Amino acid sequence: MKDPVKASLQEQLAVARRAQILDAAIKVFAQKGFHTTTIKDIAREADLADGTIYKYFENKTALLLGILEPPRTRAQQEMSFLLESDADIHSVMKAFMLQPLMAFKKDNFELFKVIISEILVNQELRERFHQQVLGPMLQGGEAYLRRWSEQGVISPQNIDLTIRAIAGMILGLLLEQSMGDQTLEAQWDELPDTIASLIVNGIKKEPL
Amino acid sequence: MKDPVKASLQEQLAVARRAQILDAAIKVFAQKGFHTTTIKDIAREADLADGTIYKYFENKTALLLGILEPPRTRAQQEMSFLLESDADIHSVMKAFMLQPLMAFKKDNFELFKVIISEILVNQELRERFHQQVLGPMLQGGEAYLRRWSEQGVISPQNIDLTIRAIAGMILGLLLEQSMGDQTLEAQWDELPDTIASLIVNGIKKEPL
Amino acid sequence: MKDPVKASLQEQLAVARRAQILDAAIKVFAQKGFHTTTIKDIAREADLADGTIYKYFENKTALLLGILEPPRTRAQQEMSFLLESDADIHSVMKAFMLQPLMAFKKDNFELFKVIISEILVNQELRERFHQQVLGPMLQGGEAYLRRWSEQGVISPQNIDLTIRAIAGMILGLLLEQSMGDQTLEAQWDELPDTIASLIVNGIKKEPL
Amino acid sequence: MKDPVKASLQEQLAVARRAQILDAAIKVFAQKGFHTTTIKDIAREADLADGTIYKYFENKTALLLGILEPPRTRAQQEMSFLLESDADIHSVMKAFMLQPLMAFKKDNFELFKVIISEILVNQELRERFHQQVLGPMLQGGEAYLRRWSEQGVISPQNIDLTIRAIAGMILGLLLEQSMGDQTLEAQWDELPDTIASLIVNGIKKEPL
DNA sequence: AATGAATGAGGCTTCATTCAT
DNA sequence: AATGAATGAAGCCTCATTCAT
Repeated sequence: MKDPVKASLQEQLAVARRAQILDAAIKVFAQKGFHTTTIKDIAREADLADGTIYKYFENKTALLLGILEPPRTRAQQEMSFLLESDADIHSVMKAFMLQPLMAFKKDNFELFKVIISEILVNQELRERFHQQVLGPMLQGGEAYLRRWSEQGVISPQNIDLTIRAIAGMILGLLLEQSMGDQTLEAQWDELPDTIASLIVNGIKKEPL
Repeated sequence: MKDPVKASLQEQLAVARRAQILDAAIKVFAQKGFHTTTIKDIAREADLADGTIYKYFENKTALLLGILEPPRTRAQQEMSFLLESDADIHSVMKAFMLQPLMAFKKDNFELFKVIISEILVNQELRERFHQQVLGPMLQGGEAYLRRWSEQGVISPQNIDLTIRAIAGMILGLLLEQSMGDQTLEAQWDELPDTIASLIVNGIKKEPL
Repeated sequence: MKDPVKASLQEQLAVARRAQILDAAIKVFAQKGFHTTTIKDIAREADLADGTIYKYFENKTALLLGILEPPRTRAQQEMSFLLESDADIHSVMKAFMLQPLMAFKKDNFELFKVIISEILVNQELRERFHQQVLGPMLQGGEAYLRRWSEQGVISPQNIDLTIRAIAGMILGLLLEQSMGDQTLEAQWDELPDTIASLIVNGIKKEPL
Repeated sequence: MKDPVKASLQEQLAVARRAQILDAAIKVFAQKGFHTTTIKDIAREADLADGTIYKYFENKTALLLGILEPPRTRAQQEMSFLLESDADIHSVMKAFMLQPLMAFKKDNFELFKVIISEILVNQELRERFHQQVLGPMLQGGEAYLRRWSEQGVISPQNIDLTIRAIAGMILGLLLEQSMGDQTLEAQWDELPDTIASLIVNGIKKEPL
C-alpha cells in the first residue's frame, strides 16, 4: 500500500464508487422520496450490496448531504462567473434565474422536492444547504446589486432584503411547480424573461 | 342518546377533542417534525391515550390534513376581503404579503417547515394544500392584477406568471427564513414594505 | 324491585336481550369468523352499544360459549327421541346423520367453521362442546348400537370405537364441505342415504 | 458471490434456516395455537431475531403455509405408492387409515388442531390444504375404489361420496381425538383395524 | 474491499374491555 | 339498564445498521 500509484488508484476507485452510489441515490430519492427509499433500494440501483454503502457513507442522511456537495453544486460558480461580466441588468437578472430554474427541470423537480423536504426537517442538512447553495447565491447576487447601486443603475433600497426576495422568488417558484401547478409547468420556459422584467421594472406601468 | 341536548353536547365535546388533538399535533410536529413525531408523542401532549387519537383521526397523515382544514386556514379569506377594497397598489401589495409572512411568525416558522416538508412528499397533502391555500391565494391575486391591468395601472405582462412569481416570493422567503437565514430573521418585519416596493417599482432607478 | 312481577319482567327482558345478542353474534361470526369479528360488529348488528354486550356476556369468548348453550343445541334431544323408536337400522342410521348434516346447511356451514375452528384452539370451548354436543351424540348412538348388538342385528365389534367412527364421519364430512369440496356440495342431500348404506353394509359386495 | 461453491453453500444455509424456523413455528403453534403465538415466540424458539423470520417468510400466515409445503406433506405420496399394490381390501383400507391417523400422534395432535383451526378460517390456507393434502388423498382413494368396483370386489355405490365419507371419517376421528375424547385416546392404535373392518363389512351382522 | 445475513429497536394501529354518565 | 368515549396493552412488520466471512 506504500506504492503511490496503487494508492491513487485505490483513491480514484473510491471516488468513482462514491459517485456511483450518489448517482443511484439521486435517482431513487427522486423517484420515491427520502423516507420511502431504503438503503436496499439504493444498493440495488447501484448494483452493490447494502453494506457497501456504509463503507462510503456514514448513514442514510449522509447520502443526502453528499448530493449537496461541491462538485454537484457547481451551479453558482458558473453564475458568479456570469455576474462578473458587464451585461445589462435584464440580461444578468435573467441569467441569475436561468440556472436554478432550469437545473431541476430535467428530473421533473423531483430531486428538488426531496432535498427541500428533508432540509426543512433536518438541521445539519439545512446548514449545509445554507452554506453551500443558498449562501453563495445570495452573496453573488448581493455583490451585483451593490455594484449596480453604486453605479446609480438601481435605486438603493435595502439590498439585503431585496436579494433575498429575488432568491426567494426562485425558490418559491420551484416550490409551486413542485406542488403541481399546471400553469407554471406549461409556461416554465418563459419564466426567466418574465421575472427578470418584473424585478427590474416592477408591475407598475411605466410613466410615458 | 336520542336526547337532542345530550347529543349536541356530545358533538361539541367531539369537536373540542378534535381541536385538542390537533393543537397537540401542531405543537409536537412543529417541535420534532412529522416523521420524527410518534402518535404517542401527540397523545401525551394532548393528555390522552394513544388509541383515542384514532377515534378522531384515521391515521397519522390525517392529523396533518386536519391542520390544513378550513377553520385553521382562514387566512386567505380575510385577505380576499381586503383585495376587494380600493386602496392603492402599494398598500394592497403590502397587505397581500402581510398575512402569510406574519402568520407563521408566532411559532417560529416551525409549522411551515413541517407542512411544506411533508407536502413535497405526500401527494394527498399536496393536493389539499393547492386547493385550500395556494389556489385561493393565486386566484385572489390574479383577480386583482387583472383589474389593475384593465385600469391601466400596471403594465399588462403575463399575469398568470406574475402572480405566481409574487406568491412564490412569499413562499420562498418563508423557506429562506425557515432555513435559518439570520438577515431575514432580523429584518422580517420590514419585508412587507420592502417587497411591495420591489414588486411595484422594480429595482431599476426611476428615470427622473 | 321487590315486585315479583317487575322482577320477572326484568328477567324476561334480560333473556330476550341475551338472545338478541347471540343472534347477532351468530350472524356476524358466520360472516367474518371469530377473530375477525369485533365486539363493535356484534353490537352494531344487535343495535346496541359496545358496553351493553358486556352486561350480558363476560367477554368475547363467552359469546361463542353462549352459542353452544342448550336451547340452541336441541339437536341431539330430537335425535335421542328418534333413537328410542323401533325403526330398521338403515332408517335410524340415516336419521342419525340427517340432523347434523342438515343443521349447518342453512348458513352455508359458516357457523360450523367458526365454532370448530375456535374449539380446536380454546380449551374451555372444547370441553363445553364435548359435554354438550359430542358427548350426548356419542352416548345416544352408543346406546343404540349396544341394543342392536344385544339383539344380534349387528356384529359385536368394538362399539366404543364404532360409534366414534360414525360420528367422526359426520364431523369429517362437515369439515370437508367447509373446506370447499365441490363434489360434496353438489351431492350433499344424497349423503344420509349413501352413508347409512355404507355404514350398515360396508363397501364389500354382498355375497349372493 | 459469483463463486458457485459459496453460492450453493449460502443456498443450503438458507434452506436450513427455513427449516429451523418452520420447526420452531410448528413447535410453538402446536403449543399455543396460531393466533396466540407471536412472531417473537417463534423467533425465540428458533434462537433468531424477530426480523430474521421475515427474511424467510413474508408474514405470519406464510409460516403456516410453509408447514403444508411438499417436503413436509410427503405423507400421501407414500400412501399412494401403497395403493398401487395388490393387497386385499382390508389391508389396503387399513393402510389408508394408518398414515394420517398416526402422523399426528407424535405431537399429540396439537399440530392438527392448529392447521385445521386456521384452515377453516383462512381461505388461502384452505385452498392449499385442499390441493396438497386432501385432494391427493381423495384422488388416490377414488382410484382404488374404482378399480375394486370394476373388479366386482365392492358394490358400485356412489364412489365420489364414499371416498369422501371414508376420508371424512379419518378427519373426524382426528377431530374427536383433538377435542380430548378419552376413549379414542386409549384405543387409538386399534382404530385402523376396527375402521377398516367397519368400512369393508359395515356393522350389519353377516348373514350366515 | 465487498458482501448480505442477521439484528432488534421502534412505530402504527387495532380492539377487548372499563366506567362515568 | 344502556351508552360509547376512553383506555392502553400488545403485535406485526420495517429497515437502518452491523459484522463475520
